[in-house]
Amino acid sequence: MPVITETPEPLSRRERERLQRRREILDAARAVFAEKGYSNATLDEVAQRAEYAKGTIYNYFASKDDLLLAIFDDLYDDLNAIIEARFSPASMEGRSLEEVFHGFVRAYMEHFFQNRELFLILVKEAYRMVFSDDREKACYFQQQRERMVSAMVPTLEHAIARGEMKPLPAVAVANMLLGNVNGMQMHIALEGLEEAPCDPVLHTSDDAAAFLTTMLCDGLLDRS
Amino acid sequence: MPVITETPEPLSRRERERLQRRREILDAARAVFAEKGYSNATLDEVAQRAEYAKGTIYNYFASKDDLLLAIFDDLYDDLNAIIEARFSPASMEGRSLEEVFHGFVRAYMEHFFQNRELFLILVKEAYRMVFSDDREKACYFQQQRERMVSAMVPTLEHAIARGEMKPLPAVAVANMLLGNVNGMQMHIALEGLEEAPCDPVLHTSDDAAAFLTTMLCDGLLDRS
DNA sequence: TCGCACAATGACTGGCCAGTCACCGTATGA
DNA sequence: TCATACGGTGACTGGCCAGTCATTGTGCGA
Repeated sequence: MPVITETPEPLSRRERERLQRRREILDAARAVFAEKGYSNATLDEVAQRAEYAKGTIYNYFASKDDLLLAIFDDLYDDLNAIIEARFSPASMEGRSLEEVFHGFVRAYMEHFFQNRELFLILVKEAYRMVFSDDREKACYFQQQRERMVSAMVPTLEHAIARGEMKPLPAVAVANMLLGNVNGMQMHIALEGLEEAPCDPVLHTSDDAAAFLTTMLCDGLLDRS
Repeated sequence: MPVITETPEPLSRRERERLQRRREILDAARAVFAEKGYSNATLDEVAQRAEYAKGTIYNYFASKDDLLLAIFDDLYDDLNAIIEARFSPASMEGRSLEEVFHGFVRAYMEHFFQNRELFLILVKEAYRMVFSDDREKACYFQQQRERMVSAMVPTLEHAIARGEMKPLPAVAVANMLLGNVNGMQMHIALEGLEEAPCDPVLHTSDDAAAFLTTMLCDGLLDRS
């Protein structure tokens, strides 16, 4: 159930070419941002890599931040695909909540390992924009998170109804789950700045998934 | 057990006055930063509020970022005091791990509610600096976190030894605990940007502590 | 009384780069 | 063949403010 469906009428050559050029700029920007970081990257360099001039970028994106948000759109689409694949009613059939969590964390972490630089830029710039004075940009991230949470909530509520999960507020649980995965990513990303005490639990998507799943499902206390 | 003990020799009048002036600037900076946000605040304004001129600030702090880090020093001292009060061997006597968690989360959230603006600046600027090219500033936050984690780990390991906690890696658990409290703060801080779906579980330090404690100690699954 | 060290001052500079816009080239279609 | 629109171009500008430094003031000890 994608939020916006492709318009069915075929696009004119003009429109196709326009989208193509937009995509070229987007790809160049992603590469440059990932390489230098967002704030260190200049639009001149993005333009150069895309083989256009700086002014051209402004025919396709309203501002540097806008360009960044367009990149984030793609990233968030991927993440939502992961969530929807794991939490849709269909894929819940015959799977325990534990299995769903495990699969989700694994896939999410996998994606993180494959797009590290971009994830780190996402985190850094998200915090910048969320606390900026620009209400609209701040809301963008709120809405993206809302979208993820909404995709998880029905499944969690269903698990509660079946008696599989404790009757906790599903929205809070979804947020916590996302928060824990993100927290883990940060933890991994930041290792190596110091002498790296390096707890080896977390260095593959499998390990991360196992740790989080155990912890979230059964808790820390030893009730045996 | 504070990390640095006060030097025992009494300070000369000069030194006392110097510290006093430094403190005045620090307080003015905290007020201005909290009010306008760090990046919107100018040193001219800080100086004005402290009733000095801009140049004077540079007699006490090497840069704007340095000034901010000095403010964070105080904040982190508070947080460490909270952690040490709850996780010290002495205060563990006769308390279950559950009680320790609960007390910790409650106190930590309390402090957050009383210093919201500063916490938000901390989060935003920490992410900025951690991902900046300045290795030294990045490490500052690593070390502060390391300090907090280190204060918690012995208690967690003790709980494992007593069979109260599952034998999970203590460092990862400590990080997770901190991550969850921070995640909750973010969640609270960001409500109200949109129409606010507003799950009411999290709006007092008591609720937050209860939710997190249940969840972390016993997990999500209903094994009854 | 002098001189030195310490401290305050605030006008000024330097560097940065996002965003602009007047101009040019090219394709389309009348 | 000309007219129009669409798109590309890149030199330029405007605004910003952290950080500097030459100058002035002050208090203390000799």
